[in-house]
Amino acid sequence: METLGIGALAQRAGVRIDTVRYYERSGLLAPKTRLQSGYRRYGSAELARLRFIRRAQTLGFSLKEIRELLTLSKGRDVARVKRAAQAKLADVEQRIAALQRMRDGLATLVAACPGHGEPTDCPILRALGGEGPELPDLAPAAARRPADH
Amino acid sequence: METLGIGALAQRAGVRIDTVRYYERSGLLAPKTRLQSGYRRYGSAELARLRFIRRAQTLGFSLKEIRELLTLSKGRDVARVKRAAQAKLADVEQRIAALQRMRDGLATLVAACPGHGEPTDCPILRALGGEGPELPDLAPAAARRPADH
DNA sequence: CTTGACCCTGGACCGTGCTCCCGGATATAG
DNA sequence: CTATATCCGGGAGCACGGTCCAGGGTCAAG
Repeated sequence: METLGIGALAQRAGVRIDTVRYYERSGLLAPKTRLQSGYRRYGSAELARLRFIRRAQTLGFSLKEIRELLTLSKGRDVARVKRAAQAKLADVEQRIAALQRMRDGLATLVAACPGHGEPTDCPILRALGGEGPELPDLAPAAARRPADH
Repeated sequence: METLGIGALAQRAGVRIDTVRYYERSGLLAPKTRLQSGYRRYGSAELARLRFIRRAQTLGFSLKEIRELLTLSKGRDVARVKRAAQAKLADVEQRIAALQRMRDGLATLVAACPGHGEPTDCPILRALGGEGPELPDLAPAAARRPADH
């Protein structure tokens, strides 16, 4: 079976060589074997694992979380893996909701700004400047406390 | 009018004093005035601004982006300000779309995982793990010993 | 055997966003 | 006036996720 050097592995996964070594230092990815010379040799399992790491990253997992995920898989505890993914899902959904509130605030501001005239007539400036009457609030409701002001 | 010291400001915004000074160093938040002694004094506008910074951060904006957002309020060109706000709006919408893709990927995975059984039956590990016929050994790097030759 | 591409380790460095500590000055309550 | 809480500037340190040398050693083709 064909094995890959670190450069070929990195290239196939779309990462830099240093990143592969960094992941190894971080306990995420070990070479299948080493040559007598010390050269790392990787197989398809390692390539798959590296791609897993990258995909998990794009799904919002930190390297630490990915390491936990990979460790869980070794423990064959599917339930825990699923719970970790569910927790991340809930987290992502919260962030989406918060961003949607921000988007609505920005959209309202943009719609209310004439795009010309005096700065005092621009609700964007007034809202960001923190002065004057509060126009559409860029803050999500979740960030407001009863004890405010 | 009541002004706040740096400690009171920080406490009301839920940040550390050092963070306030860090934001000042970063060009994000200047005190309204200073006492002759050099003590910073803040008003409600600064508190609002600090809270805005924090909220924007929780929405995934970097301090650099927040600085750009806030710099809008210093401009006098209303048209330019509006365009910048529109660009931010488009950015927020892109973030939302990216997070939604993340969510969809996670949701699909979570839904398809039985939550029990063999790791080979867990799509979170298998589908993301690559297209290999078998689940690669996901053992952490530190646990693996070359051991051969 | 030589050449050039590749790989090795170890460590420095980067940007981001804080957080802490220091020695000294200042504010404020009793 | 004193005690003590707060503040000052400057600088160090930290965690993350890399990225980039330096000063070698190794591999494969010609």
